[in-house]
Amino acid sequence: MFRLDEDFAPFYALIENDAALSWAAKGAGRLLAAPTVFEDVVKTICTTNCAWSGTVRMVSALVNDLGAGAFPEPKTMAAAPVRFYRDAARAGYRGAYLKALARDVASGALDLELLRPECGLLDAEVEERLLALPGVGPYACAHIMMLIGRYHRLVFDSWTRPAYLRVSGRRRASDRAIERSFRPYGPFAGLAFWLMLTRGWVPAEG
DNA sequence: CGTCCAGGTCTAC
DNA sequence: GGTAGACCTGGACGC
Repeated sequence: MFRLDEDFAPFYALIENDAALSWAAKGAGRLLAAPTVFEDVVKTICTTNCAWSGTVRMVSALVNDLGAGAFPEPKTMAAAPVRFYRDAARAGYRGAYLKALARDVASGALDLELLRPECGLLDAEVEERLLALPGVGPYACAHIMMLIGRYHRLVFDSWTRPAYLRVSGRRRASDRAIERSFRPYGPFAGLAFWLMLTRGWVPAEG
């Protein structure tokens, strides 16, 4: 779940002399992902257009009511009635997205695990496939790709935008402008962006 | 009680 | 390709 098999040396080499990111070269950058891409996609859809309390409510219902304490299998989510998504998870319009996604994964029509970097697909192709999923837009796509170890895209949402203004000291900054400023980080642009925003989460060295 | 919006996305121009 | 409106839900906020 921390992708410990992944070699971060290329990223650390890129930032070792970077004024804003060299601190991270001592071992930062691993994101906690779910065991399956399916789970990451479901959870990410549950973060869209709602407060964090809503995300907790939806995912808790999936785990407690359908998975008996663990994240449910696609076939279990597919078999859950519409009223579960409406009345228990209170997922609103996301309910139909989640049930259809689970159905397609359970049937084998959709293989999300194939999107992992070790399976060889190009970032652009993975991005295209993720954006094709109902409920997955630019934010969710970038977020899911980060979690599976594809760090090119920057995650823009109502938390990262103001967080960037605070860190950068700018008054305004369009998404395009921010993307441009992170272009030097190439395939690690999204990870560099995330680390700059979350630097305060890492305890300062004594 | 009505409005706004939170770790957005989809559709229709 | 860029942008209003609608969309489930519920907590915060103003009145």
